[in-house]
Amino acid sequence: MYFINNKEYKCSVAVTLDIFNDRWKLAVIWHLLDNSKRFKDLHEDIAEITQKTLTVKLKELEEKNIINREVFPEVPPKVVYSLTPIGEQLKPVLKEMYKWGIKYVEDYGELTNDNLCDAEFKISK
Amino acid sequence: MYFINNKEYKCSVAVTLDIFNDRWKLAVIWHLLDNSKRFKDLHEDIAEITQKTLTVKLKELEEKNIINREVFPEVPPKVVYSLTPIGEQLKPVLKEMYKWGIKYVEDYGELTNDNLCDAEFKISK
DNA sequence: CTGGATCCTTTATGATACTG
DNA sequence: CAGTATCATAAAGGATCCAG
Repeated sequence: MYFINNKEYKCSVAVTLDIFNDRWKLAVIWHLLDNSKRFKDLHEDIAEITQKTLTVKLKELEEKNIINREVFPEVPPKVVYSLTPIGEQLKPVLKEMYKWGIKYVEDYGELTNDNLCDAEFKISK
Repeated sequence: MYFINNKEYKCSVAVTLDIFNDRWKLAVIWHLLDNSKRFKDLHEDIAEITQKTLTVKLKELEEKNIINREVFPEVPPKVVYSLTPIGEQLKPVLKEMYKWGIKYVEDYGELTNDNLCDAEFKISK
């Protein structure tokens, strides 16, 4: 039995699922795997998300100690997001998701070009 | 570039994230990892979900070829859900989520008893 | 026991405009 | 550039009742 902020979990997998039970958080992590990024860059990477939702998700991830937020006092402002150590450790999870996605597409989808994301770089090491 | 039902994905990880972007599907998979189960048993395993939502999620997973639904013509009815081959292959994903959850709790949570879920059994092999 | 049907609430996300 | 604020919508989920 686990407790996090007075919330109870029967199993550690429930902890993970509870944190990443929305549409975007893991996608954000994915795009931070290879590099720290500015807000703008993340927004370009994940074009389908709105600015507001991205802001919300980044804040949630920061509160859960999964990403760092670093502010540079410049004009115009510069804010850089990066993975914390525990955030870095999500790489195996995303690596397996990446591999599973390929298998799923092989069986039930269609491949038109090559993988366009630089996944090899992201999940290496 | 991938296509699944006329939907376009830049990366295979996006396929996986798009399928499992809700609160319950991966939890259902988790509870099917060790065994086929009846509707009732799944509902007991995941007590927080309502009957309706469980029904919806099972249907979605079946449509995506991730679980099988087998109906036994008995009275009262008996329906058994199990993982398809591609569903089985989600085990590494959940295994990594399980491991990450433990690390996260070690850093930011509290362990009161032992793991109560039979995770060892689920993710072995 | 399984799960459809209906109605309702909550939460997530989006669109748009605005600011230091 | 990196947000905030506001308003609006859609989607997910819940409660309840009912039926084969």
